[in-house]
Amino acid sequence: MQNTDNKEFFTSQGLKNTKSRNLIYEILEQSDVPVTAEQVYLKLKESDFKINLSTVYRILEIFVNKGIALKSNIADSNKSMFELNRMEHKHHIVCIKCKKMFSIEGCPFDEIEKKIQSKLDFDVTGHKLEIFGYCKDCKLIKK
Amino acid sequence: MQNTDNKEFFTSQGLKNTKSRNLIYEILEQSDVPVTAEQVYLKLKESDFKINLSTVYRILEIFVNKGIALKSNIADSNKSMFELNRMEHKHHIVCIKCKKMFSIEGCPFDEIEKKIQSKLDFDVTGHKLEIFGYCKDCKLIKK
DNA sequence: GTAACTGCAAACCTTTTGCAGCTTG
DNA sequence: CAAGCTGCAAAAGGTTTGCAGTTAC
Repeated sequence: MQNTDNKEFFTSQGLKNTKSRNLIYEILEQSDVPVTAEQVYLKLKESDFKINLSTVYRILEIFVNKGIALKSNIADSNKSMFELNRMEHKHHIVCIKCKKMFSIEGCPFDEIEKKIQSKLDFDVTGHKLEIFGYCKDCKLIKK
Repeated sequence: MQNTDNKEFFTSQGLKNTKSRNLIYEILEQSDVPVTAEQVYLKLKESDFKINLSTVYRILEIFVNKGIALKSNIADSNKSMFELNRMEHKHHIVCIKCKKMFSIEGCPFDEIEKKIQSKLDFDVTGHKLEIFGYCKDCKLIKK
């Protein structure tokens, strides 16, 4: 089985070009909010691609180690979430009640990072911002 | 066994004033970075206070529900971290390598929140900012 | 052909839960 | 005394791992 979609991309990272990786990469690419390993797994299953959950975890882990994806634990569940490490640099806003996430544009942090860099003698490589509250639908029925 | 340290505080929240709660509250109070349930548990053990890990979890959960503490998953481990919900509103900076956390002063977000509030019709109740990179000690030996 | 990848099942680790006994107000 | 806490042990998630078989290069 072969899929050449991202062949160069994967091999340039020292990774074999497998269908699983291509599909998982695509799923991350198509989502503009972070997803759990299980969500990825279910999406693959829906599209009738047979895969094991532990393979999903392994691929996501590789993506994270290679810097292709980012891992986080937004929303304070006990699940990890994964998203593509996009250059455009997105942040998210999470509804406390329904846990839906929305992406927000813009990031006012670049200059603040520089300040911290010099002040703390800390080599800043990135940041993560999560804003939370109640979304349009949930704000009426908070409890 | 009794300890009146925070008696009024607890009873005003509808909570019984127990030694465990007082001690856990103190531990959170004395730490300026988030801690795991296990760290709290070990600290109590060190000081020869016998307690069960599940009790620690239960107390921390109550604190979170009452708004006394905040739960997060900074540093992308699979462990939850807890910190006091201080009014001063602190953020943290985490070293990717040694995972040490430092607290940083100030938060430039209040006005940005307002913008989002009106733009997305989202009722913002708070935010969490994590900045990461390499600390002074680790920046020399990154890998 | 070989190194890398995957499936499966079991192990692991963190967190939660049921229940019985104990404490606080 | 009653309601609320706690300890203990067991269960319940989520994630990782060992191993054997398969695939990409």
